[in-house]
Amino acid sequence: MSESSAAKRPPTIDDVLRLRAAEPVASADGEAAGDADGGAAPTRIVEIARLAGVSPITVSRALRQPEKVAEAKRRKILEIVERTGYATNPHARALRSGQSNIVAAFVSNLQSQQFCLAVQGCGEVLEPQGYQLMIGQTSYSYAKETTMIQSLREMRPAAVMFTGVIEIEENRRALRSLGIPIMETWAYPRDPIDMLVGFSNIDGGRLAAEHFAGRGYRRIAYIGRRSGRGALRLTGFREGARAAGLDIVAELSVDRVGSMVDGRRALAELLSRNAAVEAVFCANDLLATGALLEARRLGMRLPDDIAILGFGHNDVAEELPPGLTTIGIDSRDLGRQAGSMILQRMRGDMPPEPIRAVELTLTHRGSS
Amino acid sequence: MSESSAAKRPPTIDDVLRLRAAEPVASADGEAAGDADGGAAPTRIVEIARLAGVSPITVSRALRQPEKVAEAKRRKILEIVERTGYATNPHARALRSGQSNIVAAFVSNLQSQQFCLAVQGCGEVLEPQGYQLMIGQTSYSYAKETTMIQSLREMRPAAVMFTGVIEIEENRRALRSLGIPIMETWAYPRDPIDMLVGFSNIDGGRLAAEHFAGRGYRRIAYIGRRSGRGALRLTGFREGARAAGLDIVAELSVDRVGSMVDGRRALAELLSRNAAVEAVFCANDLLATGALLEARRLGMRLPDDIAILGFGHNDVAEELPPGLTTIGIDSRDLGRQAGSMILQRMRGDMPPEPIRAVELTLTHRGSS
DNA sequence: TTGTAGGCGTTATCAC
DNA sequence: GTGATAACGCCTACAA
Repeated sequence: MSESSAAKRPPTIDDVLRLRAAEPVASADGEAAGDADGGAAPTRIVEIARLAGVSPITVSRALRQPEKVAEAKRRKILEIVERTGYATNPHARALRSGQSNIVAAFVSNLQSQQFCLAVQGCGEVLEPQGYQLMIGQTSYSYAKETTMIQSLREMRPAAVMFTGVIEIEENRRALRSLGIPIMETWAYPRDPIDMLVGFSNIDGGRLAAEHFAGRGYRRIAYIGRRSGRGALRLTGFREGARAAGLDIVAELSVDRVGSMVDGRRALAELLSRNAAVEAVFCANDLLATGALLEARRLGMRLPDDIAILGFGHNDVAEELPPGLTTIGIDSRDLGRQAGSMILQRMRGDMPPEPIRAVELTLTHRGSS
Repeated sequence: MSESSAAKRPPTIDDVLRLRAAEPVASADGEAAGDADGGAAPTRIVEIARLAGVSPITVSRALRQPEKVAEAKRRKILEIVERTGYATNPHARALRSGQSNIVAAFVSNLQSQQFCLAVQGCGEVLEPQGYQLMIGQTSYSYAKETTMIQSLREMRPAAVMFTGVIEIEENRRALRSLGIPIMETWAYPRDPIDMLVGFSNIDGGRLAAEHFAGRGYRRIAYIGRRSGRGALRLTGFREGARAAGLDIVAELSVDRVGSMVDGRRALAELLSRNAAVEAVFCANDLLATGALLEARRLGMRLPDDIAILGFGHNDVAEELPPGLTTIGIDSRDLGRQAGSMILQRMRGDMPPEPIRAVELTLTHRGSS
């Protein structure tokens, strides 16, 4: 039910005046920076060279390899660059040197808090070094993934990072043939294309089962996808359950895991099939949150009537009473690690280990 | 073996390691690596020209201005391009033509669902036309914003889009001096730098007050910031209240609006100051969600004991019982509109109107 | 430590 | 409709 109201009129003079009163334009200082000398910023390195009385190549070196230029000259050149606001043309640079300063980052889903955090962490490491992140979305679609990987050939980035791993052999080959550092994350396969910072989804599932065992639940269940990461978490969950002698009374496969509604429905269906379930492991926090809300709507008390455990460290999970217990990683840290490995690789250093694991932790709250 | 002909330099240690890391998978497959036609994709337009028996410029035209090339030749050229997987070098192209295919998009906060949706919408329009979105985050910080805007001088994108408006005069000047299309969004100031797709936050506030009036609430309150967009929403809220004869019994200013906890605390404080409040307008959905949870934690029934109204169309708001009433826009559509206006501008057309308004709607749910 | 020469791949310009 | 020529701005290679 959406009653839309009258807000579509063009702005009136009144709006304008009110706005001016309500939101005065902020200004930094009285000082104007940038084009301090009043002219447009120089666009070519020769202009700087002329001003400094040196050759263009010396300016280039002062900017890229300052240690190779004599102290005095370097200082003078950098001062002029600073004062005039000169900025290197990245296209000319990339064309001549074959080195782009763009790093492509692909997330499966831009709406995912954790993926965005990882990308942010990666950017935090790369941007201060002069690299720019170009972000794309694969939408969990193999077709889209393939398209984007093909567009990489055109884009010619310095490196590529994914929040996820590339499974299709053709795409793996295409990426490898780019001859640039490739970073995969968020899982722990034995054979990354190039580099990997990940965690074991199987371990995550096992951790879930162990947690249930430790809290004394016996009749446990799983809600999630049976493909991709969900399948791995389920595998680990089964292993952990078997090892601890727990009984998985239901494995509910859902097609969509993109909203809480999916979790609501799934829990309702699970309970209709098997009312005696004591604890449910949901393959992601969105599902878990939906399940939690559904349980409360049904008047169940958590964790006594039913325990719910999620996966992903989503921060909404913290807020919903009684708080969702969830397994996950520090995504921003994962991104930072990925960024620094990419950086090392781009600089030609050898990263100590092309595969790195990040730690899975369980955050215990009221839902279990 | 090494068909990375892109790099004409001798292989570095790095290359060797990369190849070594890559090998196991390729050999596991048993199949020879390489492209479908057995060779590496051509990297220069002359190679295509040679294959087609034409000059490079004709290939260039076939790709950029197909209508200027004779039917038969064009077909042949495009077929070869397709078959070989040739991809234009964007750096050479940008260098010579002065036209980049990169559009920079800055969001105030990558964690914001709505901002991400807008950027996605924008990308949906631009990407099919061969443009690439480069996403940056300003983190609601003027300093960061200034830094990023300066880096634009270096990046030389074809256009820039912001989820927000630029207030600092110095930054406005810097952007204007780039001489490229600039898109601001999410507000409705009197003088955008270049183009704008936005909505009136003042109208949003007014709509909130009108909604409360229509539902019969008399003693109403506001929770939010007193700066930026919050200030505008408050202004409208006051106007609407005055016009409807409602009594704003409290205006609670909060510093941080980044998490539900802020909303929880704010509502608790509000109630401790004035227990007779009937309805609260929260300046964003995160605050509103926190307030809603706090009200329920205190055992209050919504909307009878207290009504809560948010702003932003955040989809978590839909799920929490009894459902949060919220005012907002269609962010993806805003992004699409912004994208198509940017596109027109980049193509040299003048968009019919440089300022466009999107409609605010109120989605009515159980919380009011 | 600094400079000279030349080319990266494309497209603007002009000529045919 | 097509092609020859040159230039976009920078940096690699080599020379001094």
